[in-house]
Amino acid sequence: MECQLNAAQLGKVTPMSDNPSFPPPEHDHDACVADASADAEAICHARGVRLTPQRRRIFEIVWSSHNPIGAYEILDRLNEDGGRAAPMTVYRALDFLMEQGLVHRLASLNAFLGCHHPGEKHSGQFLICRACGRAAELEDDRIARAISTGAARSGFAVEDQLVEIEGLCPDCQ
Amino acid sequence: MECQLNAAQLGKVTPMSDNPSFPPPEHDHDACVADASADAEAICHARGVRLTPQRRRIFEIVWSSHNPIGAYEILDRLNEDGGRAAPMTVYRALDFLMEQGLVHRLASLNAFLGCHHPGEKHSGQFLICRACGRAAELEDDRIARAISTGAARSGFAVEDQLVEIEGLCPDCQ
DNA sequence: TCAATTTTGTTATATTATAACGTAGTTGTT
DNA sequence: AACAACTACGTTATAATATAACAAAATTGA
Repeated sequence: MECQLNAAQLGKVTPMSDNPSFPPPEHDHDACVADASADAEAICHARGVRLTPQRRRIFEIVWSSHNPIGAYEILDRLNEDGGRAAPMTVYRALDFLMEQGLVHRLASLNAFLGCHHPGEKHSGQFLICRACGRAAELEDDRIARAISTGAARSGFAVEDQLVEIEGLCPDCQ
Repeated sequence: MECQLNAAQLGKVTPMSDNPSFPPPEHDHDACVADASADAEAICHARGVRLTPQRRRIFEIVWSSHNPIGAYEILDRLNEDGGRAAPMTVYRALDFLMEQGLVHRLASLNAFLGCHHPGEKHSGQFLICRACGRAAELEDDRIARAISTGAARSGFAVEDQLVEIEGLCPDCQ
């Protein structure tokens, strides 16, 4: 289970390295998505918000693609078996999932990515490989602090940090 | 000259603070844009690339708005006096200006901003005020280094950093 | 059960960006 | 000057991303 969520609150132990990594191509994809989905379920239940079947479905579509995925590609997958959902459906679900911190949006790609540390507070820093298109979520306090400090030096009150780093992942170098 | 470009290569001395700041509302706007335009001219000439009248015009429109400005708003300004330019015209000019490092694109806003340190190498970190909409360009090596270091820790080879910080500028707090 | 709230469906449209192809201007060479 | 090569621009069409507005259905709470 290479890519599962932090599942501390579910009583599971995740042996995932502290060092965030790109999902290896050969991991058990279905189990990985199922885990993420179960975690999301638990988080939403704990918060008293509703992870409806549709929202859950869209969450799973996002997670099924370990790469960032566009809204209209989500829509296509959603409609693969004859559905007729409209873009609004996807964007609404994504809004919910982002509010709950279950999914991130990558502004530089206009694409969405399942969050690997839901529940925790984090500003989200992303490594995006321009060769294979995969993205990894970083959670580096040193970066976040450098930004806070740098902004404070200009008298700026930070509310949100967007950090997207483009380059080559280890496998593509 | 509160907001002029770094103009070292033009033999001028810029007394701008090391601490980047938001353009004060009461500065001499026209002179500021004229300075930026002259700097751009000189930079392009030195590089042997062509800052055509149209590109220059669009550069000046971007600079005239000290706020990030959208492509279609640029287009409207361009056509204010009866012109019939198409979106392509704007996007092409912006592509050129970005290649030359004279203009930046803010991915979180789909908007463009005149660069305050053209000619120099910089990755561009932006402070974006959610209240007044102004943006300031930061050039903080500590942030850039924290990102490079953090990414390297994951074996990632950084090629480009995108840092956009949302919050409140000093005047809006 | 009823009213209030939330979620979803549906249609239309806004916003941002690029493709493709032809024309015109510029540059460099003979 | 004449020509070819290249660069920039004009023009039309369309792709890609995202939201507005309002009606219907489901869920929740009293």
